[in-house]
Amino acid sequence: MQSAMLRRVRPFEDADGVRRLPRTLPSDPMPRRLRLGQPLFHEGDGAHHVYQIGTGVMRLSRMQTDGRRQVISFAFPGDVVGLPDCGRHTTECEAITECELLAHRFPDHAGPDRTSDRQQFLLDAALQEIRRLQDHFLLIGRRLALERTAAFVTLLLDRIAEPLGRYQVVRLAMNRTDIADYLGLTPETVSRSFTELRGRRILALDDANTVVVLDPARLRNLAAGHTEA
Amino acid sequence: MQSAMLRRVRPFEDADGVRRLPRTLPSDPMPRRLRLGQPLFHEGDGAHHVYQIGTGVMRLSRMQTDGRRQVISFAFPGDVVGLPDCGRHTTECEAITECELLAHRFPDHAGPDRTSDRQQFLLDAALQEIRRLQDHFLLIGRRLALERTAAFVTLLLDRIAEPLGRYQVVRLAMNRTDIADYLGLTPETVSRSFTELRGRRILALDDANTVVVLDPARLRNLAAGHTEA
DNA sequence: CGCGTAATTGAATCAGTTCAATGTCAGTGG
DNA sequence: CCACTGACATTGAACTGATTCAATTACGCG
Repeated sequence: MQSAMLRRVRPFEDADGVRRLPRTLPSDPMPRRLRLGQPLFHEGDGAHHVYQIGTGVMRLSRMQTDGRRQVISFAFPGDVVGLPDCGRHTTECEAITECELLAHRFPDHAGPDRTSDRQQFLLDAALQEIRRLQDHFLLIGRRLALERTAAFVTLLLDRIAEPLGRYQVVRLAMNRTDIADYLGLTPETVSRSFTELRGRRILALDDANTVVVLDPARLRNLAAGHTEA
Repeated sequence: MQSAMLRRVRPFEDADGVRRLPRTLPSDPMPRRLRLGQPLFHEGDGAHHVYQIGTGVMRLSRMQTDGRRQVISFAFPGDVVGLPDCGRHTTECEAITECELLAHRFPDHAGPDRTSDRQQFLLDAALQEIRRLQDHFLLIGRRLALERTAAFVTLLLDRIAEPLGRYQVVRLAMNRTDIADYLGLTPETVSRSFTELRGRRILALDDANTVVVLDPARLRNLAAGHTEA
């Protein structure tokens, strides 16, 4: 089971070009399957496991008291979700596609929790998460909607793109509202941004959830904040 | 030296009310002093230490290719800064007041890096950082400028407020531009927000950097996104 | 085929930015 | 002691871009 899942986990590069190989968390993993829309945990839940994603996409979010929602991150194969703070989960976590996970007890009180490898793995996962969150700030800190959207597509391009003829294709597992809550925009504005990117022949939308990247260079340019002529 | 520094580190409560006592990183700490404006490390630097703040305030930020800056966080006494990703620092880090730090080698290749306590401390610091970053998202994800500013002051109120008569006072170590880059606003808008909060008698500005919180309840209300009558 | 959900498009409004001017304060030197 | 300077904060007015709300279109599913 575990090896079957991990076959689908591909190595990936981060923005800095550092190549990272997916590793497995040393200890007794329990496979787990989630259906579309199924929550894995809620904010404030006592945390007993961390999870590594084998296949599928998950959404981490926080609700505000006034009902607004902030999507903190989307998690893809290889990612670790469920890292707690003070023993509690700090976000909502829900499968937005079918998902296969490996659950690992955390903290692992039985025996020496605390094999060096296990701790090292968790620390690395946490440090990588910190970096991803920092990257996310650059997306939503005072940029034009078009730039944010371009940066979002670029992010997915680097993480989950699939080849299609001479182009790369990104399948959006999330809807416009999810993207909006991730980028700090409204769904309408996200939609307009996609329309604009399509109009500029930077990308094509096969259907609303299938993005064909026609011009990755101009996409990255926009994402970096360089307004084009 | 170490004990002298740590005397000034007060326990604090997070938003969830969990009380956390500052602990020290087990291993050979090196005291370090920074003057106002002095950088501790830059984005991309090879990371050889993590630092725990004894006194002072530091600013962590990332520069964009187009010159814009995002302030990722402000770090206060007790906080750990310098957690790397893949051996490199992921942000700029600069002292915005005089600072006293303890520097700890990281990773500590000599001997068992890797004492359980040491690893546990670092993991806890990373998990806490993740939570703080998540909190920060709620500040800048689609809120009115007034709400963001109120939330920012509330944050400082909970972390570094000092009593003054019947009120609590927050000394802003950062200038309006720093706050703006933290909140995803312009300095002008931050200034207008402070003016508005003053006009509503929610806070008073002794000078531009000294905030007297007159009405913490209404401040928190605003911060939570509840527009008042 | 028709229903329900999600996405797109349009028009008016509103909030934040931009740019420019003014104000404030600390430090410096006459 | 006071005028000058430079950095920072505040205020004002015009503008720009995102939101809001409403209407329309597209699509998956029974």
